[in-house]
Amino acid sequence: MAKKRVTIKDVAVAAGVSTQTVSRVINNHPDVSAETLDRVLKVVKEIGYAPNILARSLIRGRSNTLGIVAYGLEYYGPSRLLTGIERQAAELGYSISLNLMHKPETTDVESLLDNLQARRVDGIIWSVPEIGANRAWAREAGLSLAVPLIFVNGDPSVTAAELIGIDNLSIGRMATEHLLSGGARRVGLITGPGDWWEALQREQGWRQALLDRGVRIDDDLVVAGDWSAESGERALQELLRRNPVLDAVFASNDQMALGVIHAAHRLGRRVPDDLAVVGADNIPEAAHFWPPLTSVRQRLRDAGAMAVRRLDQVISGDDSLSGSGGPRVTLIQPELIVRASSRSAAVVGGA
Amino acid sequence: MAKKRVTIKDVAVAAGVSTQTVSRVINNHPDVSAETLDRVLKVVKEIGYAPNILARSLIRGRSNTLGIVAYGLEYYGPSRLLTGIERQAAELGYSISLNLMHKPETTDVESLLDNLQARRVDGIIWSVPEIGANRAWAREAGLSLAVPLIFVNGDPSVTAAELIGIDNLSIGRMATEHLLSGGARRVGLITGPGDWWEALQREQGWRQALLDRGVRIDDDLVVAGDWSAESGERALQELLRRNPVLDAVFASNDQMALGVIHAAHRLGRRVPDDLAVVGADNIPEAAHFWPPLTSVRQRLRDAGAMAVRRLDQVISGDDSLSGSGGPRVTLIQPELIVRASSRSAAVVGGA
DNA sequence: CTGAAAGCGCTTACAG
DNA sequence: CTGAAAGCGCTTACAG
Repeated sequence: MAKKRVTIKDVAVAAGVSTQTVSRVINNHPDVSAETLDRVLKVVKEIGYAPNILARSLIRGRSNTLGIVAYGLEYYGPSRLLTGIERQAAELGYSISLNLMHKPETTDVESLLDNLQARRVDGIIWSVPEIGANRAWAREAGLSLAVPLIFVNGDPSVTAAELIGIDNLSIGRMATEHLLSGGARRVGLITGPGDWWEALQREQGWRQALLDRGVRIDDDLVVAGDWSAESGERALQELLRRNPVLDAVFASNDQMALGVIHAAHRLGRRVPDDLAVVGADNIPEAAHFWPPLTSVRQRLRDAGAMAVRRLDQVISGDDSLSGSGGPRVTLIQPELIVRASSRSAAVVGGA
Repeated sequence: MAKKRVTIKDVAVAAGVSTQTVSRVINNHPDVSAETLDRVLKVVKEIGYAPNILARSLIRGRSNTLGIVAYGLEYYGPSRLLTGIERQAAELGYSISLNLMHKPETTDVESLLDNLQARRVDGIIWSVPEIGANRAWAREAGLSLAVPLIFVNGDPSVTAAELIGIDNLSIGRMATEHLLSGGARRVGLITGPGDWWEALQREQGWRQALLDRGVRIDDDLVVAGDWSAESGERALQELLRRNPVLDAVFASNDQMALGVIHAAHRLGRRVPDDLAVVGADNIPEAAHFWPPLTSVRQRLRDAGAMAVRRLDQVISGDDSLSGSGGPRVTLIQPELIVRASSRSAAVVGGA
């Protein structure tokens, strides 16, 4: 199987030209006579020559590869994000070097960054969720990378590099406002794990929505989950124990919302009549829960694609990552998708 | 930001040794004196040298990169698979070049394979689902790749390369046997799209289970879905129209099973008392559907990890892909997870 | 234990 | 329009 590799030299000899001319042909340089072109192309085809990209990259100082650092592909969000990244990257001629973190809280990322740079990626997209101080490395003494880097999601106020993300605060606010304007009086919150930036932002949105309406914020209304459906079940039980008159819940993701619905069934509470429920992420299954789940949609594929385009601009020198006034921040607005889990029975019916 | 790269030469000059000695140090070769080692290491640290992997790969003829071709990361199965692949690859010192297909039915994969080979990946894992003739390229005149390739899932009987997969026939059989032994008399089948190998195998399993029990196989019991929950809803309606006495359904994945449950609710059929339901894949949400869904679990992360280990063996020359008697095939057995959607009400309660 | 030389497979100026 | 020369940043034998 592993036959000896065909090189540019083999082509040159077979075609009776210099390697230089072969190089011109395979790189579509203009100054080649028609007959030479044909001859070289024919030989390339015949002996099955494919240029060694490694050698090319070495010389050009550019690998046309993007390093992607991610976490949690088994979740809906991260995989959508990655899909968007890959697709846009392929379109722009980049290949993707995928690096998954196993423990996203890790603050020690030096060897990973070294590795990425050793492989000479042209740019890095960091889409590991911001958890606790797991981006401290980027803030300490600034980023001293030889390679441009973009963060996807996370705290824009203290970021050391450009950031593209979803407006997570809006997610919490839109969900809560919707519940309040539907007549809910006591809206419980099930947050994600306390040190996740996205969880904190969604909670902040919940608070703002209550504040705007002049509703008193009661910490008894907040229970932390861990994003899983199971934690959603437990959280609802806890919320009901503390607040027997609870009439609505915003769960910070759809899995936890599913757990809430499940627990509500078991406890004999009707959704939405006794308890209105809203989730976040708008996973495809959400429309088919019983009842169908109201959720907030994030345009994650778009976010991924945008990150790649920006990185490409910087790599190509069309733009610099740090303009005046600190790193650039782009936030994408989410969108509320209303379904039966938050509508009174009279209105139920549509998708 | 993009400062001039530090090279091995810079280190050599600063440390007062030859580049050769520096090379020995960074590659952990034994024959270096303790003091030289220290001095070089110190310089490396000081000037922040990181070897250019591209140059190393060029010489060694090995990139330590695996090309992964996949499809459908937004689905549970493919993302689990990829997670398993990445993790095992990282452990073995490989980096991952991720290539996503947008249209999995595509039969023209030549440019993709050329590209992978041009980038000098050491091996390829092909985990695009087998659909129709989308692997014909591998069978025509055998595989003429300069790089070892392993398929994940697909038809093992005609494969042109080693294959590691889940026994999809067993999935269909286990699900159906379970329904029959629970007392079901008419077990409907909702298949995946007709040209997907996995869908065909699961259907085959359903047929075998019925045959084994001596139950007549009626084509009115089969409706095709497209893996989505929505198609599951439609399929159940169609099944009930054709078979008013239907008392069980095997849906070929959990999303479609979710649609079935949803439709059953709307039609006033109780699950499992009027209609027992089994899905496949065992997505995390399955345990929290209402009622919790019986499903068949596939060890996809394990399958991914196995594929990487095998590829590594071949790359390292520990083994060859084609032994005597054609390509090697490894099938992993699935596992039935019983929950309330297929148990009579009296037994409901557990997991 | 260490270094001078050659070369991996290409591309980039530089001549002509 | 084409080729001889140099070099990208390393590692691999080969001497000593």
